[in-house]
Amino acid sequence: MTGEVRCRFAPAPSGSLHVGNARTALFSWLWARHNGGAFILRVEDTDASRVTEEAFRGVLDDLRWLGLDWDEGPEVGGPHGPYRQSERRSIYQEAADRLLAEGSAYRCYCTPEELEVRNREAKERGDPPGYDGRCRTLRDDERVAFEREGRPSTVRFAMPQHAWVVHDLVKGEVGWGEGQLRDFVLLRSDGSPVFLLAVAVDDLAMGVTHVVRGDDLLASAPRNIAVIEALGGVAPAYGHLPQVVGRDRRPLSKRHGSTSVEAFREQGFVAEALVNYLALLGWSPGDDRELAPLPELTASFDLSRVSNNPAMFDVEKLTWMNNRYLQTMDDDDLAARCVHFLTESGLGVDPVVLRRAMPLVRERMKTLAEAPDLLRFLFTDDIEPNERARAVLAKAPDGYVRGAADALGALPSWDAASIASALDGLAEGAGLNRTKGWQPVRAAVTGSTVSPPLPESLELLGADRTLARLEAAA
RNA sequence: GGUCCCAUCGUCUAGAGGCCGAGGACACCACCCUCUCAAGGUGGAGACACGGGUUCGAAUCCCGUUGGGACUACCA
Repeated sequence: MTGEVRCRFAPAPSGSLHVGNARTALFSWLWARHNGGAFILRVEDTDASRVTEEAFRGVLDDLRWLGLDWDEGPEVGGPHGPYRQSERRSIYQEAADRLLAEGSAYRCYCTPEELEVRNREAKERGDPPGYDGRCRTLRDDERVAFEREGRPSTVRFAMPQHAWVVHDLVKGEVGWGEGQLRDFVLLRSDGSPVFLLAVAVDDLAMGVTHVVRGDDLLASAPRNIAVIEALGGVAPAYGHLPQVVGRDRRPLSKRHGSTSVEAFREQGFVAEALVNYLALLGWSPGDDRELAPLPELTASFDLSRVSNNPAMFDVEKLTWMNNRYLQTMDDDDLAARCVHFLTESGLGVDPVVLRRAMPLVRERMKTLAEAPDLLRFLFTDDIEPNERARAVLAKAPDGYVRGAADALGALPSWDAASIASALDGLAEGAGLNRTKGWQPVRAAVTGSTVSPPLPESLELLGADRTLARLEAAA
């Protein structure tokens, strides 16, 4: 099959995406874009019970923030809509009816209790569990009897009982022996569609050519293919990604705490870094490149180079990468991104000062969330020296801070170079080196023993505010 | 239990029979730079899970073992 490549990402609307899902979205997007194809977003909300509008929005917001745009899907529309499965009920119903009529599916009258009992018995006998296919061969009179009884029924797919081979784009050939894939439910007894029906119908209807998803779904590939083929369609190609796992080597889940895209955003990670990091989780361009922005990733991405082993999410490396991206961002951009975190900390921001402060702090920030600590002294005059700063001040020679105020106050020009030499003169006069001589000033002015480079910081702060703080400390 | 997937430094990976006495990155350690903190530079330590084959030759191919994981739902 030639023609346009069409990839889809089909998340359940579970609120903010966890980074494993985000990586799936990214790889699917990269494959679509790499091939100049379309990226489709479809929301799998057939389990209506716990779907909220907020959870739905969370997914869209995350994708947008990451820079993964979609050509078809919620809010952008497209020729194969609607793109929320909850709005496609009639389509699934129709498909199920057709499969039923054509003998690819059948009504199953087994109750959950009966299934459970038979499953348990099979296990005890040492037989593999799973649906035993009982209703597949029901005689007409038995069927009629069940109907007359008013028994509820599900619609079950009659899985063709031959061996299956899936040519997976990342795993290679994966096979299942004859009879290993059991008949599965398509429509619940309340008439609602199950995932296995919905994906098959939608992937077919939406003209999906490549399905990129987690390898927890590998075993459902032959089932997806079978349904699509029963519907008279041609199944897409599948590429199953290894799992992203947490510190404990288990697939990422709520248990791992804050692993959502939103959580990382709130912790001051930038989308560029998260995307770059995620791209390298389970994939590499084959050379030693690590820092590669989205366009570069798109150009070199190749599903066949995706690794087969689960990848542990390493916040340390993400953090390093985040810092690298902060270092290369231009001042205006970086400043704009800091604003949220500064105001969040209750600091009133002067945009001009903020912008000018960027060169001083960019390589000192691993995340944007560190901006407030680094810049607090510029945006508030409420400086309360912390413990270490107080210790430094206490150890300073008598009158040292006063002397600093005098020396700086006498400066004809308030610029970093002049400030630096004044501070040097002061230190020298007291027989101190720079390290010892500058720290008391830093402590008095910033309230901390850690700050951006001192002369530049004081220049930015301005003479008046600097002197006032020195006076106060003296 | 059955079926399937997976197995290179602590972590992410390069490696598709000889170029590997295994390369890069994060983290770690040391040193350099240095006004604090970072950033940066240089160097160091650190891995082919195990056992059998195949081959002149295996991290790379095959089999087994062990260890992880997924699936085995009227979840997705």
